[in-house]
Amino acid sequence: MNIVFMGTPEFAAVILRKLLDRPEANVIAAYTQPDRPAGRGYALKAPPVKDLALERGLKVFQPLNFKDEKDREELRSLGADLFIVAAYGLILPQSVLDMPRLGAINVHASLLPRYRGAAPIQRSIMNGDAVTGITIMQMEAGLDSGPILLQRAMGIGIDDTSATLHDDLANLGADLLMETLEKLSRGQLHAITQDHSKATRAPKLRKEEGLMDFKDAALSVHAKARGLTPWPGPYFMLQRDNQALKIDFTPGRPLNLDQATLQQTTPGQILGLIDNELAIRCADKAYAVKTLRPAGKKSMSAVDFANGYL
RNA sequence: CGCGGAGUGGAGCAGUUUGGUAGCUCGUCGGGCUCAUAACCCGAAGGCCACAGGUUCAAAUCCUGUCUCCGCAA
Repeated sequence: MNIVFMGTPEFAAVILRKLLDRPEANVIAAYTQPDRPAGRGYALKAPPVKDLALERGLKVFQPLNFKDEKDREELRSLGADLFIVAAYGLILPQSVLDMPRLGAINVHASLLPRYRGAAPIQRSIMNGDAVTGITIMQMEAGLDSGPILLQRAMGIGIDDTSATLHDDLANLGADLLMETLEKLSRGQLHAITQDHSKATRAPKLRKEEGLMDFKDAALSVHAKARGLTPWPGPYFMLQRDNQALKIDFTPGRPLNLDQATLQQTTPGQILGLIDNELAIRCADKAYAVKTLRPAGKKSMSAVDFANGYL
């Protein structure tokens, strides 16, 4: 079976890596997003899938999109039986989906029809969900709306961040994809149409979404902060000499407060150090943070932060 | 030359606009209080203000150059 793999970030690279270990899956090329300027100096940076593909001697294609007939023809000429797509970052037009004999299948990091879109991992954590999972689906023109081939759930730990859950889901996705390919070759797959009435969206995160509102319950604050880690990262604004200073922080933990403290403080208020952690008042309890990073500075302990900024 | 922020005792910061004795919080050391303490009180040590030039009677502060660190993309 000749396969063309399409994906871009680390999530996709994990899946490609496992796919390359399967002798019967003959990956003939990798499609990924063009190199983009990144980091200090804005040097061009290759996406993880490209690095891996080149390392394994795969052909790599990086078209901007498939609007140009030349790019479509290039893909068609590869003669793939199947496309495997994971976090590619492009909407594939019907004309592309129609190319391979066996169609295109997608690895998506949520229990579809919930969390369709670019940021299912982050948003499921931010919403405080206890369960998420992987869906393997047959692709169609709509956004993550195709019929489901296989699905498997996974629990979200109370201290999971998007970073930790991302890795777990990528591995699960890779395993489930292998299972899919086996069943596909034996003709054991049954596609099930999604219940579109239950669909929810998980759009790409915007930087401003990292701004935290401590007026919510501490557990909600914790969920949101974890989902935002490592990117774009949770932050709050500190008023200082008539200026608002952006303070990034890493997720901490909910902290119970005694009745007296609760009555003397208001949600959103910075309470100061409690047990070497910076306590911020939420709706019901406090949120205790160990590590902070003022804009333009290195990250520092709550104690250091309190010494210089409070 | 893509854009911006920052380098001040061991740590985190103020002071730089309007040059002229380097300050705050914490830590460290000594002493005191206490049954005791990471709590409280008193005292002390510790800085050629990133580096190199320049302006000036005088530079952390103004000018020029260099180095290092941190964001900005996903």
